[in-house]
Amino acid sequence: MTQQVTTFEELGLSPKVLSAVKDAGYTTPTPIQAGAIPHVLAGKDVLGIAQTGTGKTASFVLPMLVRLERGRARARMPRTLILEPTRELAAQVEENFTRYGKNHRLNIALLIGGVSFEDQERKLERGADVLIATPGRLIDHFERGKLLLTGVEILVIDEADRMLDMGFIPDIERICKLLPFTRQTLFFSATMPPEITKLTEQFLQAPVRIEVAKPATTNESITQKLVKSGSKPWAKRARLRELIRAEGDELKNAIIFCNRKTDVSTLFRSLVRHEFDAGALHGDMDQRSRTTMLENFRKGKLRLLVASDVAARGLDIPDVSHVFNFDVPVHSEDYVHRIGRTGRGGRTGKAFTIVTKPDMKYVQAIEKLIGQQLEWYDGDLSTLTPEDEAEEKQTGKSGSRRRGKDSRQSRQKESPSRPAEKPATDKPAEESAAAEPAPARQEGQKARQQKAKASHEASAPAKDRQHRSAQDHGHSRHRGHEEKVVVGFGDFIPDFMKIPGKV
DNA sequence: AAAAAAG
Repeated sequence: MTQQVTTFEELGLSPKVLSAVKDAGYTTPTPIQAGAIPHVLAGKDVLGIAQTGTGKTASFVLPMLVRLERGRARARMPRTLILEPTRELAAQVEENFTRYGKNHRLNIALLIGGVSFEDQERKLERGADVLIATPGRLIDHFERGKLLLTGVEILVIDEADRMLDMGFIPDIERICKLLPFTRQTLFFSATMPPEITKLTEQFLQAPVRIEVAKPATTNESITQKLVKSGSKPWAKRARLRELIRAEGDELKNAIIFCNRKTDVSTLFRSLVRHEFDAGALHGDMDQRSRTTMLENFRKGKLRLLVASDVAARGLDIPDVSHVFNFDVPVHSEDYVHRIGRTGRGGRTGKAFTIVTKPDMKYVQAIEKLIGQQLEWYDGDLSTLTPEDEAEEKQTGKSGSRRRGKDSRQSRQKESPSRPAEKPATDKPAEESAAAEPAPARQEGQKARQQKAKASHEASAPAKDRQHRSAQDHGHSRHRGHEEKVVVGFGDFIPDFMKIPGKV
């Protein structure tokens, strides 16, 4: 029988931690916290089966802080290691350590990709009490010899099933083998597929298993609707705008999920062009944009966030009133994760899924998974009019402006405009989306050209930029002026490197 | 068929 724990004080946490928890406004531990914290404090390995939104992060952060109160870190030898599948999740865990560790003097290092190595190296050099990392960057630092893992006292593997989905398991195995055998391991996963079970047998020693109920897969607090649409992208976008407008003030903020990164970009630009307060989030955006987007959305400075499945799981975005599936998720579990972004913490939420004819097989899979029939918002697909499937209507608005394939878009990291820089009506959204340059990543001549172009644009005064945008608007929007900024050859350009059709 | 993560 389990004793009902009602306060954090009963869990054996230290005064420093308790005071920080109190300041954060929490009084009652969640089931996973009540279950895990005493065992973590006792030094036991823990297998936590819990989803995000259950208070999982604090269930390891709080007791780890207590464990860290004794002893101190040595250079390049972190005392604890937390592995996360995505950069945003890693950053989120860091925030938790900062918030609850405010009465401690801890060195926290966050090792994630997409940002410079130098800061991270400095923090490692100083000696990290807490090291939070995504696997790729951690291994990178290790291979550069900036890191010794032989002093790790506690290892946390978070979102293990997602790591599996993302192909991180070999990395995890490799990292685990670098750690001392005597460490304590805390392992969290929302589900337990056979591969994960195998991992736990490999890396956990006599773990305490704590399983908490899923936060009701698709609970009653979420109103779910299917929305019929023509299959053309413009038709789906029009349908989405219609829905957003129809929800009016009831829609406080929303995440709009697309299946592909390119569709995130396209939809984001379309919404901005239609003067919606929108941002974008996907894995090919540069890290700075990802961070600011998420932050602005959390703070309520941004009403709509168009996102890939990077935002479907784990991210702590409280109080989202609506979720829109612009695309039906192909994996039905993703549906559950996506709509789980709303209706949290006892609030109500709405989830709309835009459905076209070819999507029906996925809808059926979703209905099977969640064990319920989803209702249609305004009639099923048989009630679509022929007009819905027609070619794009000429509305006379800028919405139908022809846009050629922009190769830059798919090859280079992009930085969508921030809400503060919401374009004026005379300035198309694309230009401002491209105005903030990202570092060129490709090798070779093309990359140097782009990089030179980017730094040129970055240093150009705003009005010059606007002027050029207006100029470029018509025929030669792409690389009209690039032949002047070739780097490394002076004025000489070898013939074979010249862009066909250019002088 | 796609996203994420090391470039």
